[in-house]
Amino acid sequence: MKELHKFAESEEMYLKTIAEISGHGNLVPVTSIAERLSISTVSASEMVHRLQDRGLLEHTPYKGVRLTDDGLNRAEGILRRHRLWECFLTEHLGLPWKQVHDFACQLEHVSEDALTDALDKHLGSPSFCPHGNPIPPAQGVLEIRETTPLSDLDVGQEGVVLCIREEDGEILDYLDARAVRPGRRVRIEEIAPYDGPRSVLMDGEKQVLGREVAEHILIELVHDDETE
Amino acid sequence: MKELHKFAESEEMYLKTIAEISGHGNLVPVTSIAERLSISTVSASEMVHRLQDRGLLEHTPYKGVRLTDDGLNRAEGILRRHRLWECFLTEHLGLPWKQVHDFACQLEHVSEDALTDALDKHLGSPSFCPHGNPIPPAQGVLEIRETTPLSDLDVGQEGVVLCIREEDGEILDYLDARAVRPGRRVRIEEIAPYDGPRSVLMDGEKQVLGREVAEHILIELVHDDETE
DNA sequence: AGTTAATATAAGGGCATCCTAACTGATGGA
DNA sequence: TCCATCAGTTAGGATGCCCTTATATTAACT
Repeated sequence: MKELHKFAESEEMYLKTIAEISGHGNLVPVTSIAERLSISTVSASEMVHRLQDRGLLEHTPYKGVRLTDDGLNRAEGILRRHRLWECFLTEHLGLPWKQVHDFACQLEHVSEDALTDALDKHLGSPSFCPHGNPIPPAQGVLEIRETTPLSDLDVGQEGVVLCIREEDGEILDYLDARAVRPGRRVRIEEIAPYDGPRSVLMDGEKQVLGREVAEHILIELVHDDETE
Repeated sequence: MKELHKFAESEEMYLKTIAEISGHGNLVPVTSIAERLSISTVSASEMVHRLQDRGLLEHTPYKGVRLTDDGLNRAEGILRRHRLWECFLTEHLGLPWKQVHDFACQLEHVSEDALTDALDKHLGSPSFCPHGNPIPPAQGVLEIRETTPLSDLDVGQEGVVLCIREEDGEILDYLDARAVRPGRRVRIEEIAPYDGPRSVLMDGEKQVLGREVAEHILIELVHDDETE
């Protein structure tokens, strides 16, 4: 009931997007920001300047963009809220993955600290969202896990699904329906020619996953001691 | 993660505000909308025209504004979401009234039907928000209760608190601290001169409430058969 | 080294929402 | 009945975020 304005919304989308694209500290080309947000490069460029003026990122022309500490903080705050809401929507409201992600995308811009913290407590301070992504702590740094895209595994290699990269609601819907979840054990059975679809064994169940999809499934490699 | 735009936010604030000011079907002067939203009358006037063009309300110059059926529907949807979130924030997150109200004011703009309905189910389809205001059903009409502001009661009259008018976070904070809640029984003990502060007995406990505050406490009169 | 492709900037707009200042028209009480 | 006051409109701007088109600059490959 207070201010009608919404400074933050757009800004937050940029910060979040940049944080998501840049794995950790990588330079993010302005073009890829524009692409992910479905806006023109001109607009993205403009906004990058604005964000730079506000000290949230640094832009190296022709190279890309990197979040400052401030910007990274903000971005992690957004990811934290997003993922906490995802936990809530999944566990308590029982919504399907796609809706969970879409709704969380809106809720993430709304939550002040007091709300976020109360939600966190209510959920029992979870460490991971339903898609397996780590939830940044209220303060402190997000620790980094070593992950490999499923698409990088060779025939015979095995691993455990750690998380799904969740930039895109469509893919979540698809994987939700196929019961691809964090914690499941996968083994590549076959890769079709031309880097094509993977036949995988997931907890004993056979599945076929296209390469594009496989890129979004992040794996912790399991050393297959007998074979190696 | 989809569209960056926010058509609805501002529009929704107007609709909600109009619905709140107009008890039921009363004409709402444009000035009072402007006042409540802390914007200039020019801006409010402008927006009223826009909303009229979209068929959400009708403006009678020099008289005021009335929501159309469409507009009322939209407004009730917003109130529904607001009050459902209030239930959640109170019962599950245990937040104090003021925060509950403020956060709900933001969350109300974010909830699509699927989310609202899931939330409703999760909460057990409550009929009233924590402040005692009725929650409009998903479809159908909100039934009207007969209420009297506490400020209208005379010395000796008794009633039960039905709800708190919740336009303003400050008042909620104040009443929260004084344990003024729906369901409590009140009796006016004394009214200070010049329509001043009321001394009331609330479930046996003595309280003093200013007239302004008393106007926001809505009462169901109890016929005191012995005295009357 | 030179051309091409990627990237950045400039120029000119659009839309929604807000503002102030100045003006006009309606209402209602003395 | 008339005038003060309240309500509404017009004009002229501002901001944030988006657009297209055109041009400049840099990077990268042959």
